[in-house]
Amino acid sequence: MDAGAPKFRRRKADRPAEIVSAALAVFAEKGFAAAKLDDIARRAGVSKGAVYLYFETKEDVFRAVVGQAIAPNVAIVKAMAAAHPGPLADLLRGVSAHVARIVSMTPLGGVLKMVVGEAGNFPEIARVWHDELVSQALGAMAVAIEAAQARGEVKPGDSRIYALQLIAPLLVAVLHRETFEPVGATPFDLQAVMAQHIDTLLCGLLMEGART
Amino acid sequence: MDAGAPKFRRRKADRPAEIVSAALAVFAEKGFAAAKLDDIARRAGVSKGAVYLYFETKEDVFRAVVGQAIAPNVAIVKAMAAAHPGPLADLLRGVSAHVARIVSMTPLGGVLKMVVGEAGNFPEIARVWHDELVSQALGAMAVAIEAAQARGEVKPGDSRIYALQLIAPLLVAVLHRETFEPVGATPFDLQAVMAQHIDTLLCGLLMEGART
Amino acid sequence: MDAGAPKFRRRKADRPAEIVSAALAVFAEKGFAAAKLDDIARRAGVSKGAVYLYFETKEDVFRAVVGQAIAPNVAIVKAMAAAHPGPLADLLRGVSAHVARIVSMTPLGGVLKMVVGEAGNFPEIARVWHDELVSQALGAMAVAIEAAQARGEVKPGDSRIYALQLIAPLLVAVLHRETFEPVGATPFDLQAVMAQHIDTLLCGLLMEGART
Amino acid sequence: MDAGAPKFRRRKADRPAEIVSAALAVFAEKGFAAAKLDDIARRAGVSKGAVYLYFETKEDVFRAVVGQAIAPNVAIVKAMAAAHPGPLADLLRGVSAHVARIVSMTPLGGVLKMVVGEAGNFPEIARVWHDELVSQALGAMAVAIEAAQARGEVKPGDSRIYALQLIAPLLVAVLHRETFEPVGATPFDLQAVMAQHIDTLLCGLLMEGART
DNA sequence: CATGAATGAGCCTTCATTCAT
DNA sequence: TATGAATGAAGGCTCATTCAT
Repeated sequence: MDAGAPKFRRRKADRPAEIVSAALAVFAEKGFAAAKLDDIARRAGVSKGAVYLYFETKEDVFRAVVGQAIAPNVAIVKAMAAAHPGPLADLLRGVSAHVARIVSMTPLGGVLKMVVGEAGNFPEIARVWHDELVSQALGAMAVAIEAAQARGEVKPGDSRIYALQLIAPLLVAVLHRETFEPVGATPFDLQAVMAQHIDTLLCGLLMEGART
Repeated sequence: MDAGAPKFRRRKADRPAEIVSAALAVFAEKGFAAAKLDDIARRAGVSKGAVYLYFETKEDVFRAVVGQAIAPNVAIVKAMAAAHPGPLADLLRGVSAHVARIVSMTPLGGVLKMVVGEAGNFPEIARVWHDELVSQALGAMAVAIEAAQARGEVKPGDSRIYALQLIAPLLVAVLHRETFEPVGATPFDLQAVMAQHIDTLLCGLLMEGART
Repeated sequence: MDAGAPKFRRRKADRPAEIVSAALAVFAEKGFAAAKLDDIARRAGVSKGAVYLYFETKEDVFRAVVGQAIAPNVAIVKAMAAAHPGPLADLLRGVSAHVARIVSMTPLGGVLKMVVGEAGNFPEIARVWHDELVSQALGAMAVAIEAAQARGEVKPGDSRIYALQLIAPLLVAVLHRETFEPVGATPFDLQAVMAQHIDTLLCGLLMEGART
Repeated sequence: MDAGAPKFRRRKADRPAEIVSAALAVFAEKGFAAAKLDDIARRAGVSKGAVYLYFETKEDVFRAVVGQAIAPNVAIVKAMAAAHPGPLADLLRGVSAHVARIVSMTPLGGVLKMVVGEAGNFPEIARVWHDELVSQALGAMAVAIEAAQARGEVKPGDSRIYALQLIAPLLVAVLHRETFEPVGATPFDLQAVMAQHIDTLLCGLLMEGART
């Protein structure tokens, strides 16, 4: 068996990933309740019954989709946390471009939309997403900011709010993309958004002479 | 029963508004598909059939909920647009506190969550929301910023992105509230967020001596 | 409302009973698993959805069917227990005819078939049926027999087995009716069976001179 | 793997019997509809697909199970029929113990339960079971009884009902075992039941002096 | 022969919508 | 107007059956 050409014949080991991938697309488009298992299955190229060989219920598929999207992001958070030392400006410039790129090329935006939309129906998913991602990321950024404040580098102020300010435009831009681009909204360039945003935050919005 | 007594019964003229209000709460909590008309009716204090005296379909109720939430916001946008003249700093400081207050005391956050979550299923709602609110607000702010740039008050840069930067923390904070506070997240004080954010944007994050 | 003519217009109060009655017929014919809710609903003259206005699940309907069949039988058992005094022969002659008549004119046979067939899948139903009917009936009969034995009226022997001997032909005859008459078996006359059975039990099968 | 060693593998010739045996257990426990082919296959130690190498459909397996249970019983009936001559008491005493022993040590009780429970869905099985077993057994006993009546040994009366009376306690006891023992019912000793029953039938229930 | 992944028809259950009162 | 019992289409899930290996 499996002589030498593992080419054609679908390999069952890939099925769950294929299904999760298809489910991500459908859930992101329709939300949990309006997504039909038929659609997910068809998009995954399998029959409806096949989904149940790998997942217990539709909710299970949903959880797998969200869960799968958490791991890579935790890596981002880790990277940010690890980059602590050095001037904050360098950290932000380096990290923001990286994060923007990842968000751009990843279905993460769709997952974010799902989590926001279904948080009320899946509290445990909201909790996991918060505890493992949102809270971690805000915390890591806040720590870095506090360190910079301690070094006299950054102005006084609530570090958690600073962290929120830092990440917010990226999140809004990606939600804007997911929500309004399909109905004709002018896209935002995530990289450009983050670049300009970091510059603005660091140096202020106003011209030198215009400071109040 | 209740023969003829002119008790303090609710006037029937309020019914549609009561239903929309109840529907807002249920839709915000569950999303469109998972919201049951029974729940909406019960919360509105009427029978299921009564809902159909005022609305054609469940989608109609949803549209009414979103539509109703647009009007007051358009007013905000108008206010911002009308405040054009004068230094940008004054405009932002004045408007941001106002907007933060409104968002704090209004179910608008829930509606935003709904719109994000159901955009895929109700493109025309996403379109209305975008065309009448998002686009208008971004446009008004961008115009104000461009004016300030023309006056040499604001640094060069993409005015639409500047507008995004301005509003993003508020939106993220409110989505954070809607999504993660029910599962234990530490709340953000919207007013504080906007106050600190405007300060940071105007003057920069860094201490005087720390500019790169 | 309900002015004076409660004639036409189906009264909702009767619905549950109508559904249980229809369900009894379908379950008795097909068993639990093979019975389709569509069939039950149609036979009850309602839509499939209407069943769910009165019962949570199909299992609930099943439980209601069995539960409803228990009550009247408990009455039989009570009657038997109350008839204790007097010669056993009188008791048996009186009760057996009564019981045979009830079993003849009641869907109890079908329910018995259901209970036997589904006991493995619904242990709690088997338990209720046993505890409230089988055990009670056997116990009541055994008590009466023991009393007769104490009076020197009945031969020594296991009173519970005597009780089983007494009732068994009726049960087998009714299961025979439910199981084999539809495929052409010659019916047993339940009354005749019980009459002859009691006579035989009391006086023996053999002719006077043939006793061994 | 498993190179060429002629281990003590089960011979394939036994497979069908093993499957039927496993199926008997599962069908007896769950009934036809609720029995899953997966369970049957697993209990038989083969794959689900293997079942289809030997049987066309699930119904086929069921038919095989019931069919297999008929043969040995027909033998019993034949034995009874062959034992005609001599005093009826001897016949009954001899046969009843034999039958009780067979029923005790055989899954026949489970099959009986299955036949009763599924008769409505498998009329042809009910018919076969009736024609080859029930009818034959009743007939053979009736013939023996009629012979005894002709010899002046047995009282007048419906011979078919006498036959029913003879066998009923055994059947009820075995159904009682299958149905209620799993939920805690006190067991009947089949041998004791038949012994006491035959004595009672032959000599009557009442003490010598108590005859009415 | 044997396997077990895959299929898809079928059924229970939900819920938006209707309508007799 | 208002009610809520009734409807029936839709969809999640199961499982007998098939078939490529």
